[in-house]
Amino acid sequence: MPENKLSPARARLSDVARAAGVSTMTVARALRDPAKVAPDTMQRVQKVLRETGYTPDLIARGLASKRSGLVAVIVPVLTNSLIAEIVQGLTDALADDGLHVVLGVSDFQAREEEEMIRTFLSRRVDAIYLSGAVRSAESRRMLLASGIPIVEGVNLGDDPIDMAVGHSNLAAAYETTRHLIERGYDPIAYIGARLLDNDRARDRRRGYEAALLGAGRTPDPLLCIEAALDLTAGAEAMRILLTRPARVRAVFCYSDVLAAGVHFECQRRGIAIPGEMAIAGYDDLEIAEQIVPTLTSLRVPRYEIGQRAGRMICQRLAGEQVDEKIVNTGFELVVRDST
Amino acid sequence: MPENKLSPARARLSDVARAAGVSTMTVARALRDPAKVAPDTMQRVQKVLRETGYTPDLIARGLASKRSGLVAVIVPVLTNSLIAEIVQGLTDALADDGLHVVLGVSDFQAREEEEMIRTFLSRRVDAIYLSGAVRSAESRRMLLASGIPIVEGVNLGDDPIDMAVGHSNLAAAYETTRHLIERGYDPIAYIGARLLDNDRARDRRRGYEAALLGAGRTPDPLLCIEAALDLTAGAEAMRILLTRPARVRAVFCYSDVLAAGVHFECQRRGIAIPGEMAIAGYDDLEIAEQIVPTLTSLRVPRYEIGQRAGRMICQRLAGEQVDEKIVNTGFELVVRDST
DNA sequence: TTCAAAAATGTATGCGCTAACATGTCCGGA
DNA sequence: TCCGGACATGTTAGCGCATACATTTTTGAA
Repeated sequence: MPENKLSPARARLSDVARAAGVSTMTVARALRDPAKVAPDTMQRVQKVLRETGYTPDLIARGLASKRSGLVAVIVPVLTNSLIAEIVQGLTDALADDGLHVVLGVSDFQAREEEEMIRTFLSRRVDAIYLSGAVRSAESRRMLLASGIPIVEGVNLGDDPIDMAVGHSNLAAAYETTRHLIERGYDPIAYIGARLLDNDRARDRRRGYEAALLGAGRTPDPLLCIEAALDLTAGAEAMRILLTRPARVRAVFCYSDVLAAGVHFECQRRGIAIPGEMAIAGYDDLEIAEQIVPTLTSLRVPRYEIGQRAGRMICQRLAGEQVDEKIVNTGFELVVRDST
Repeated sequence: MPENKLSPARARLSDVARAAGVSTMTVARALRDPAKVAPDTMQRVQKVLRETGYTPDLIARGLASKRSGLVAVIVPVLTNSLIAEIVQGLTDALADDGLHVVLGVSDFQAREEEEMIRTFLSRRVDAIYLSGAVRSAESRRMLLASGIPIVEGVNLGDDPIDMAVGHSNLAAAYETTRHLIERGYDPIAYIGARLLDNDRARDRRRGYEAALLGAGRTPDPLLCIEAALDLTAGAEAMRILLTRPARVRAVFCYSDVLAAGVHFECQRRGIAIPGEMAIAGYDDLEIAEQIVPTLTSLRVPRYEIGQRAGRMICQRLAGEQVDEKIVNTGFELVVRDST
């Protein structure tokens, strides 16, 4: 690219040092540890720094210091406000310590994730945050061998590779289903995510089934639908449920997005909510509070999860011991009009 | 961190070279340009490569080659499926060329954006994608001086710093408003984003006003509301509009999220859509098609925008000339039941 | 057989920075 | 007056790789 030839040469540490009449180390110190350099020297260096418009070369710094300042964040998808908000929390928390996020979107594929872990380790990231999918054995091995801080979100109960932050999907699904049972709905259907590569999907379904069994009911496999995680899939799942011999009275959905899909399908068919069909969601997205009637949902502190994970990473990188390696962020069932 | 001591020393190029009985250059070539190394040498090197589990150090490579392999992506927020999908398209397209995305979330703050640009340039990113906010003069200067490929999304009409991809927000807003006029709705209100730091907000409002003026109507400032970009804000804006002396018959919203907020507020108040209130949105999110009644919206090829931007970056980095520096991805008004 | 050209490989150097240590300077107490 | 030590700064030696060229080996045509 010819543009590069035209752009002015970037000032290096040594250029600044020469102009200020000091050694490179003094400039480096002025930059990173101002306390260790004499006030008048500091002034001189600062002046040259400003004049030359010096910007430190983080690549060179990384090579020399063995710290890239990069944290890998690997998520299954980005088009999910729950995940997006977690990533935002992470980005913000890490930015406080000058760490940058390199993003990987695995599309729920364990193989993709594995490949990303490999290249990110190649990039010498200082830490990794992973969410979502079940990891391949090779992924676990690489992560373990890397020796860097690893934070996993969001399901509790599995044994984490290093650190983890999240809540118990099992307990949350149990509580939500309990609520539907207590309201007297019967039968209660479940619309979940595909179990494949998704431990949360598995645990939520388990929670749902455990609650039914606890109430002396038998889970009906015909009333459990696996679906993609969008509105259309929710509507489609509802249509399927309506063909079942048993007349479904309530649906517990893996996410509010699915629940909204169900909701709209009911509206289209003139099915009254909750009169003829009760609906409960998960995630407590904004839509749960705004949709008419409002949607019962399970609230998790989304942004905080990301923020917390970010802080754990920062602590470990600062050499501090992290006392809580597994952070339970909890959840809260928010009962609204749809149940 | 004691963990680091325990983790096995990573193999370096020179380690592999010694074990294979060749020079480091031969190994480096075997890695990046297999055609230039003899078949039998290749075999030997490959074997050692596998045995040692060598992973190239991308930091060192970056320092030596002056190519970080990183592309900065700066967006105002992530919790917006339009943006999230663009980022996903970008990530995917860049991954094809082995480029990674470093993420910056500017929260619509020009100052934040400026700071991010500075640190990302420090990180020697190979290219930058920016979307959203109006840039500060200093930001423009830095980007221009950097000499690296810059792609801006999503509003056309402003002069881009380098390359741009998107559509004309002005034309799109004009067309949507025209549609409402043709259906005979009067008066037509507008709920937009805050103009501050947002050229798209400005252009959509202009398009709305231009359409009204074109039809011989006078835009009423009382019927233009600026709002945040969530459901709650949409509902709130609707409430404000209902207090106006003029009885609003239609609302054009900056985004489908706002439109959905308006929609729900109407539902709560028993206002018939479109009988008493027509609603048009923007972005054509999935909800537009699923909500009851369905929502008229403006479709933009979200994922393709990101993908296209990614490819432009790849081309430029490959040294190719990009013929279309400004790509118009177009838009399509999708008329549905809400109007 | 001979030699130029092509192919395969090696050598030297340094990217821009930092870690670890070495040096120099100035102070007050014995 | 001398010296130990706190403070300020400089020196040396890479980090792991790639660039540019030098060198060696192989190839094919005269």
